[in-house]
Amino acid sequence: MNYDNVMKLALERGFYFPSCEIYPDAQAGFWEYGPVGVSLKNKFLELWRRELVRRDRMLEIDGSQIMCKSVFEASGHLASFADPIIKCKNCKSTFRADKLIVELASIEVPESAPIEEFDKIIIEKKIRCTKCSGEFDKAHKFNMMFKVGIGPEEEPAYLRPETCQSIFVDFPRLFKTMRGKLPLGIAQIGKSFRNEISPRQSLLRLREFYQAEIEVFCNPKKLNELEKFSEVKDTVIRIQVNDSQKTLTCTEAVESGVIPNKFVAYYLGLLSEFYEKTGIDMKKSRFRKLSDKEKAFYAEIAFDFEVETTTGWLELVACNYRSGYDLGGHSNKSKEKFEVLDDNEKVLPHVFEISMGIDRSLYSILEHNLREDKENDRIVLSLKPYLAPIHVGILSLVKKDGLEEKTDEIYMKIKTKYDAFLDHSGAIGRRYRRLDEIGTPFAITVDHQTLQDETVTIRMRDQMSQNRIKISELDSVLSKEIAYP
RNA sequence: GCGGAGUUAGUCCAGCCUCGCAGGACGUCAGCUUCCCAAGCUGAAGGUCGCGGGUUCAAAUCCCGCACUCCGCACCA
Repeated sequence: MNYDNVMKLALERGFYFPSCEIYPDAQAGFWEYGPVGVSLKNKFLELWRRELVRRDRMLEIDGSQIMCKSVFEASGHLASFADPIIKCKNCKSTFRADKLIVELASIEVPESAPIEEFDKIIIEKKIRCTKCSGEFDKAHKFNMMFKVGIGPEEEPAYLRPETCQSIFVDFPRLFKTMRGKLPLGIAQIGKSFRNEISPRQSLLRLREFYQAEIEVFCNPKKLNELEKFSEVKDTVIRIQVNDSQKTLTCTEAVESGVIPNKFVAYYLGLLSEFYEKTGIDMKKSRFRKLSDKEKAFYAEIAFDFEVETTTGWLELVACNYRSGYDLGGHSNKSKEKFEVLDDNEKVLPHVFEISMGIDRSLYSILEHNLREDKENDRIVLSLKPYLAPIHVGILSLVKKDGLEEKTDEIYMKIKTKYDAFLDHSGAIGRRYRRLDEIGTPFAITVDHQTLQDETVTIRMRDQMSQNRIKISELDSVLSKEIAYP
């Protein structure tokens, strides 16, 4: 199924929809999750916690979304998270000043250079608009961070453009108070904000979005000393380097040099195991090693985890070896000590980051699991049972003869333990199909036999088959079926 | 931001050229019927026709501006 099918499902069934849509001045790039979407998101995040945070004994924090100016001076975002932009006076087309200068004058100007530098070269080299040959206006910087004014004096602060800055600035306290030992993973789920020039395609490019980030702090001398690497040594990962696609175990990837060390390989292995369990089609996924030009300004080694969708390859996770860039930057700026003891030696930890886009991941899960069952004339969302927004539908075959009351009774018993949905109205087939469409794996139906022998039918979403089970066994059957892997 | 195409009920769309009662299908809700897979019948709810202005006796329809969406370009640390 394609983007449009997912979009239709999202709007009709309450997965997600545009923010502030009743007002004409609603800005693009802001979306809301409806009830079904929130339930899916919560379950996805619980899986993330199980497979990464708890498995690797990471610490999870929840930091502020608004952070002071110093944070972004130290992180480099104020200088580097901005593009030098020039605009044609005639046709109003905008260009990246640095890219245009490289293209037309073959002069490399760093994008963080003073803004007058760009104007100077444009005048000297007589650079004109490539579309209409018009003259350019003065260059200006477009910073992708949202600025906010704090208090009556409107002291400048910023909405964080990535959640991880909280983790870096909190690192000294966390390491001391949480009895930290390298390697130490610190995780966070939260919102980040980027003033995208042209947000597009609903959840795929947002101005306000969720990230689930993990920063692993490590001793750079010990990137190949990692006992727990054995847990993933046979885990298969798909990886693309310089346009050639390879499918290797983590061990093979390290030995062949495709991945530089066991440390990075371990986390790529964990991530791969995690996504396998989300129901994303791993045959349509890859880790892609980024070239020097594609990497972010702070990254030394970078792999993107990408998934193929009907809109093209989509980056879901950025895995960056950020070296000592972040802690070094904050240490210099704040004068706080970031070195820690490892084997009685003081080290400034290096950082490996696993920065996951939650919204894009949820979209990919929906697209990869939505299918049209033509034979039975239905749309089915074949989610893993543990990710299903509604675990189980509780239905009465008909309302009369006391079946409605009996059905209510069963619903009352399980509604606090499971995400259950009670439905009495309309044809039974229609009710099954509605549940199929939002990915509900099971439907319990109360029929006339229930009143005689205390049994109900349980219907499986994917096969449309039914078994009869005792009401007394319902809880144990359901809890087994919807358990996380 | 540029170019093109769009915006009408929850969803998809007709109506626009040539101003003249706000429509259809699906979905939703209620009732009847059937009683295990979107059947049928009856009824109902749901719209500032993207927003603002103009022209006109009269604007979803013509004109202007803006916003948003999609496609392409550019952008995406």
